[in-house]
Amino acid sequence: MLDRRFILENVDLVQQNCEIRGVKADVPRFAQLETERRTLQQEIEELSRQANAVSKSIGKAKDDAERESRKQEGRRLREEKDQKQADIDRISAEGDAIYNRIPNLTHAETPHGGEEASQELRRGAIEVRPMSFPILDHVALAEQHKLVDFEGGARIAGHGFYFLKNEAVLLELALQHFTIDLLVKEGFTPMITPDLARNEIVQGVGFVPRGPETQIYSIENHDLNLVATAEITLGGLYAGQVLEEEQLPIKLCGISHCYRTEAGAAGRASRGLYRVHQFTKVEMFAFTLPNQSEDMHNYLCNLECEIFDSLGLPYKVLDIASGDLGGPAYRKFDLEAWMPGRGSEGEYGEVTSTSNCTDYQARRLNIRYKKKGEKGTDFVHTLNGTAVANSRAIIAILENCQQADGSIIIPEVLQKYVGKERIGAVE
RNA sequence: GGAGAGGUGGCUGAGUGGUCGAAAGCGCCGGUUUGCUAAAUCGGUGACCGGUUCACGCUGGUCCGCAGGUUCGAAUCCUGUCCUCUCCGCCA
Repeated sequence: MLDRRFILENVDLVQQNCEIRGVKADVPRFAQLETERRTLQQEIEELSRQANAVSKSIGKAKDDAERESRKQEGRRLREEKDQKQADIDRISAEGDAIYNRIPNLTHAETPHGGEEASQELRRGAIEVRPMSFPILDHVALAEQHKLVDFEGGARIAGHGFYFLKNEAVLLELALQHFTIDLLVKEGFTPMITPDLARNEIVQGVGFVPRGPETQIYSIENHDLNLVATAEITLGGLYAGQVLEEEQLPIKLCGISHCYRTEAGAAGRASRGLYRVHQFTKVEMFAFTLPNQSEDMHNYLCNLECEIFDSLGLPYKVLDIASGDLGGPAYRKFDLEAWMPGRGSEGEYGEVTSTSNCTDYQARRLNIRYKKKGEKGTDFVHTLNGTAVANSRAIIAILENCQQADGSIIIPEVLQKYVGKERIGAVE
């Protein structure tokens, strides 16, 4: 969320920002309510002050009669205070409903508009390879090489679940291992995170844990939800804490399963492994000083590029348009990898995403840092980025690395982890 | 899962209804002293939300895990909840 005071002082700017993001929020109304709330709050504090003074005087009262009259006075003051508090609660409820919808500010270079306005920043090092043979999609390839059991997954847990088998398992482990090795070299602390998280944390990171628009599975009779990404657990790690300035930046990478209800998604675009209810992901997360976050964002994006370049997969990098950003993101880059089997003649499909959330998440999660030698604290900046989302990376690998003879050459950097060079080698 | 104990400032830890934002010690910051360091000694030392000020600052409120309740008044009493520790049970 944004700083309340900042909103009051920049009503027009915040309103405009809502508009470019396609968010309906009545900022002037919020400002009005917030101003009222502040006035009331001051009145309450004055009443509290008086009541406190009265209470203190009771201990020193010289006789019972005076004591009793002072008690009356105290009661009266606190009742009056409670009245005003009820007013505040009412005003706050309306104000907060608006406040919670107000998204983060937007980077100056972010293109304005909807999904189609997102701007291509660059391409990866590897060109799309022309294939002079009938191209199979990953579902066909997986079937041919017995890599995924979709029917089995559906029988166990329903559509959107699957068993990985054989080399797909090795490939998944290899992707994780390769990525973690790379990130550890870059100074990230590797973590394996909980797959469940409390409502409070889920909400703090910016996801909606329950209710009609949720994308999150929740556990009945528990204050717990299956995480949709390790962003939730890594971001929540320091909730409510004050970090030391010299600890920053903190770079974490976490392996977790990711569970998504994917309500309302269906069709060919979600065929096979593309849109599933569970997958495994290595996520990068960073806590930085405010003036470090932009550099960190570019760094995370470059790491994503490095990973996909290393895998030998063609991709493009998009600067995501304002209307397509989630609430917490100030700027977002997506990597879309070339998937030859997607659509009728191949399409790019999103494989990773990195966001700079500036202080928006930190304010919700109450993550601060203390400046050396200065009074007070300030909110950190948080950033997240996908290092590798296994299901989609596997699609890109299977489809891009297929050969005329139907075999699949395993990306060189993964071969030592998989223990072979090719899936379905012809003798 | 069952039984018990406990959660207080950066840390250790006192505090069982009022003058307690909270003793004391440690740590940290500053001064004095001292060849240097150390020691000694004196003073200062939490966060958050407001008001006021050009600013140093001054000032109100809130915070003793969290949320409620009782009371004129709660760190202290009551309820719920989360967490930690010990013992028992179960278990990869």
